[in-house]
Amino acid sequence: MPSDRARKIPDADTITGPLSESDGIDFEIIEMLYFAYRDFTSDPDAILAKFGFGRAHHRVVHFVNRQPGMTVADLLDTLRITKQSLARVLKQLVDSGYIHQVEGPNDRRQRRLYPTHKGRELALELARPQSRRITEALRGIDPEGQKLIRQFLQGLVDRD
Amino acid sequence: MPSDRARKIPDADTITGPLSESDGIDFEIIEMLYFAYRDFTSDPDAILAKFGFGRAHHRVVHFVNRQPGMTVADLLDTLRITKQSLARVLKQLVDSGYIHQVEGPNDRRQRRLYPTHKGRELALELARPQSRRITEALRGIDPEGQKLIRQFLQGLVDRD
DNA sequence: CAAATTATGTCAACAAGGCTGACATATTTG
DNA sequence: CAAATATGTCAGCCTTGTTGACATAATTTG
Repeated sequence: MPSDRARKIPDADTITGPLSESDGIDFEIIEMLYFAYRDFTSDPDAILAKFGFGRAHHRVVHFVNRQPGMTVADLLDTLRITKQSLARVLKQLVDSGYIHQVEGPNDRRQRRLYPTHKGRELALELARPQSRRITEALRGIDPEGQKLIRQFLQGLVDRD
Repeated sequence: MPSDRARKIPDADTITGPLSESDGIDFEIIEMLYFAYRDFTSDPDAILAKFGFGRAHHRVVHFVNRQPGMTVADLLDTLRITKQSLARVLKQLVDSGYIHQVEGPNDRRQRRLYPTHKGRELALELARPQSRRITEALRGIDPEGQKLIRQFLQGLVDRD
């Protein structure tokens, strides 16, 4: 049975006016970032599902491909997740042959991470639809404008 | 004990070259979107934690404030999550007095959702740091450039 | 009006992927 | 040698997503 919490009529504490730009906040961009990111990740999500992987695997595969030889510590810094969260997905990727681990050349405690061919291909397959989407979104925007977009995105990132 | 899966030396299936723009894919923007979104959500996440809420609550509070009187079905369409996922967080928000439910004026099956004063203030508190971050990132970008940025973000969204 | 549809709620169960804290091992460093 | 470092691992918890089934009240339709 439907909840009995619904009032017949708004009471004094019920606000009916929409929150809008007039409150001095750029809700439009806030929402666009939400929708953009939601859809931007939807294509890879669909591909990953076929492999039995999730978004967390995507991130690992992506960064290992971008910087082969990175250590586990590097990856933890980049992703800002805990060792335990990383270990779970990393182990699956290693076990299923997407990522190789190699002893550090100078420091044998390290596990340098490298993609295998399979891992490289997966990274590319995941990046392709995202790249297509970006190309579409940049259509008709000249290099100057693209520079501004990069500047804006970079500006959203915390600077350490 | 460290995994015994690490090889001493890269084998034939170990790829050592980085995946880069030369592969015809704009990895730079792909990564910037990831980092931007990660940090963009970090401020509200910290605030929500103080209330015992999570990112899912944020979304509900946000959209109900943006469009007071929306129905549960509207919200499901907007968030693209299941009824069950929504029900959990919505119930918590109603129970703790951030959102009111009002019977639909024409259709009494509906539960129209409205923020309370508390709910409005929470939405504003969460939006403020995000707005600040956007303003920072837009610093020095003229209205023309800002239009391009909106156009780009909109272009990333699926069109139905 | 009876039947079908709609809007919503709810229950049980499951999975991914975050988290914490503690502890183990091998290796390097001071 | 002792301390610090890089990594792995165990147990357990939380949030937030999922599915599928079913219940109720209200509205719409034939």
